[in-house]
Amino acid sequence: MDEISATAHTRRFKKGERLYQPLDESDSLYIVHKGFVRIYRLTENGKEQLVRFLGPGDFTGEMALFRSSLHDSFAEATRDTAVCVITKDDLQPLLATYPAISLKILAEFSNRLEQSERQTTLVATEKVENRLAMFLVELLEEGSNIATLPMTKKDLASFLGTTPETISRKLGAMEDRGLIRHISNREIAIMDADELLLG
Amino acid sequence: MDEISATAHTRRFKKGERLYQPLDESDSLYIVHKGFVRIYRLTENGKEQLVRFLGPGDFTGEMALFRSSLHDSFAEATRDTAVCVITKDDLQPLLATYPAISLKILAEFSNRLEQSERQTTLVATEKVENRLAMFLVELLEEGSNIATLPMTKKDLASFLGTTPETISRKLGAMEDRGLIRHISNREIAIMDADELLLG
DNA sequence: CGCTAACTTGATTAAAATCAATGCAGGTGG
DNA sequence: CCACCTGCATTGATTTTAATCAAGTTAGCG
Repeated sequence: MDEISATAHTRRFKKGERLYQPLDESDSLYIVHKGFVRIYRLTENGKEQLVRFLGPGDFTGEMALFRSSLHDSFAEATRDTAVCVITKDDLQPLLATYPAISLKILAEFSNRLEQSERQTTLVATEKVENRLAMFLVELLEEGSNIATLPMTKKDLASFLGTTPETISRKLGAMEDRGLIRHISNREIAIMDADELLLG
Repeated sequence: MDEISATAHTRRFKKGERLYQPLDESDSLYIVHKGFVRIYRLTENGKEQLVRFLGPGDFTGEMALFRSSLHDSFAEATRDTAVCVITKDDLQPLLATYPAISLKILAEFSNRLEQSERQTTLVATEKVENRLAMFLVELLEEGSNIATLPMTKKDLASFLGTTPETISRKLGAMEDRGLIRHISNREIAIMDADELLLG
């Protein structure tokens, strides 16, 4: 594992800076160390869709490692962020030498894939209010009833496949029903998680 | 590679039979040899969502291999189908011995993940008519303008995150505009792919 | 040939997008 | 430190889109 640290190096990005963007060659794995990164695409008609949101420990760029290609999404730091970068050429030999690393990455892929398929299912079958409710409840930390949004509501809307207006209204409706309460822009108290999930 | 064949064995499923279902222990990789398999989930309110559709060469069950768990979806043969089955216990040693296999699987995962994220983006940002149009055009084989549906329209609706009624109507509208033509239940001639994709 | 599931068509309702305007907050530079 | 500016957020009115409900109709399979 020391060999990994040896071949990786740390890069820092200021808020708003991009790790990569479409058409950049994709040849490195990025592991977020500190800060947050949003991964998004533009659809043909110019709409932006948030695909993933990375916090410390999450990684991106892994597609690159197994089939040389170009990026088709943007990766943007949402605040000052530090990431570990490992290039494909440095990593491949390690994978061949230490199968355990491959297994680790496979497990992570497996998680991501499951996550992604779940997300598709949600967007395809649940109405906005339910998706939003689930998202909020998943944000809760053990023993707290305050959900802290990791991103702007605009991005949240994009992530959930809806619009900021609709998010605003749905949150309003939930608050009217006493299910949640706004603490601040990014903080929402969940008063009744069970009822929230039932719709 | 001979070792793989040695540890795998073939199982046959009749149309409608299940390879696995939720709560079954997930400990095998299934590679479709002949036939088709649909993978779907039930949402809380009993609605069914088609997650993937496998043809010859596709595989499922891989989640199982890296983190022991239970299935959370149904895998059902849509016609008489033959699959190769390899258990986790048989595969893991092979992975450790031959890193090339891991790399192969990683590459496949990578494809699937990309596919899945693209699917999420589509469902989240495009309206039904566009999703449907894209799906049809992707079905086209080189040099032909006939799209052959690999599944029922009911399943197609589920896959695209809509209802059979809406599929029916959208196809009707496309036909009225002269963009497509129904050949048979499962075959659709694409008269003007470009126009179709523009909406 | 008949049965069941898939498909289609129509009428209605519900959900959410869009358009439009304004309010608000956080960061910047004077 | 304050005022401004920009992008985010809210609110309302309207329109669009697709789901739902309700009957039929067709097609494939036993």
